[in-house]
Amino acid sequence: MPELAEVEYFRRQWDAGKNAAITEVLVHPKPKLFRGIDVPALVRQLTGARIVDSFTHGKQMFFRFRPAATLGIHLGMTGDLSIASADAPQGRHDHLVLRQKARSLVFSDSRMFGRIRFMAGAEKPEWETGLPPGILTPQFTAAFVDEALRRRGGTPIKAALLDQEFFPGIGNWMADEILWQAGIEPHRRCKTLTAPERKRLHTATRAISKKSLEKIGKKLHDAPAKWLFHVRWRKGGDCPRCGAPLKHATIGGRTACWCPRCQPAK
DNA sequence: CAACCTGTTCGCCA
DNA sequence: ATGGCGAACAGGTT
Repeated sequence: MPELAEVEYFRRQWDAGKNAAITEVLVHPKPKLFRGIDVPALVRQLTGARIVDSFTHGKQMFFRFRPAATLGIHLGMTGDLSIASADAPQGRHDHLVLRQKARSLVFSDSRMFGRIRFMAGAEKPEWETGLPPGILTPQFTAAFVDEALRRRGGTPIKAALLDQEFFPGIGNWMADEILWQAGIEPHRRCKTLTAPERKRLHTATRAISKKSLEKIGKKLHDAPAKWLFHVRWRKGGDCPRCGAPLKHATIGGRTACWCPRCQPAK
């Protein structure tokens, strides 16, 4: 489920436990999501610590602690953050549980495609400093998008939009939404996009990210009316703009949905 | 029962 | 070396 705005939504779930001491740390017996991490050290460091800040970048979440440490959580395909009671038993898919006096902060992920990162100390980890420009920052310019499309020249635009090095936070439904709103057919190779199309792509990417954060960032699955979002899941839907039957195909290994009339093939 | 899935990474091949 | 593609990962849902 989680793309840009949904990741932001889940990050906020843990705000309830901000500044409260962590009394106990539970981790999943399988270390898959902790790959490359010294798990006992993480448990030691976070026991007694407090979350003092948190933020997201694309699909990546960051939590800062005092004593100084940074926890990174990626939700993968099926992860979520939630609040449970202070004595809630650890669920089968709960990979990290931070106990507090009044509640538990839970990271659950049934399909185990998520990832946990951790670094003790005040220094920023390289998995934070090495990130590309966020879509809603001034550095995410039309020129940046042009360069991304040049680099991914022969790739279908739908697949390129899923590249987190260039479009951090964009996932499958957002990519379909962007192309639909920009009127670009998803198979189009990046290098064949015209200057006006590239401009529309940049504009739509920013607008949809902003709107998503305003709406979905507060309440899950509450995308604006009239968006493709509401009809793209199942086959047989019609274009919310023109009413034409939507098309579906696999592009770059993922399901794509588009309107053949609003997004004509060249 | 088989197919499908809102993500990422790896290995293969051109 | 580089770009692009398909498979793999694992469990739940349709």
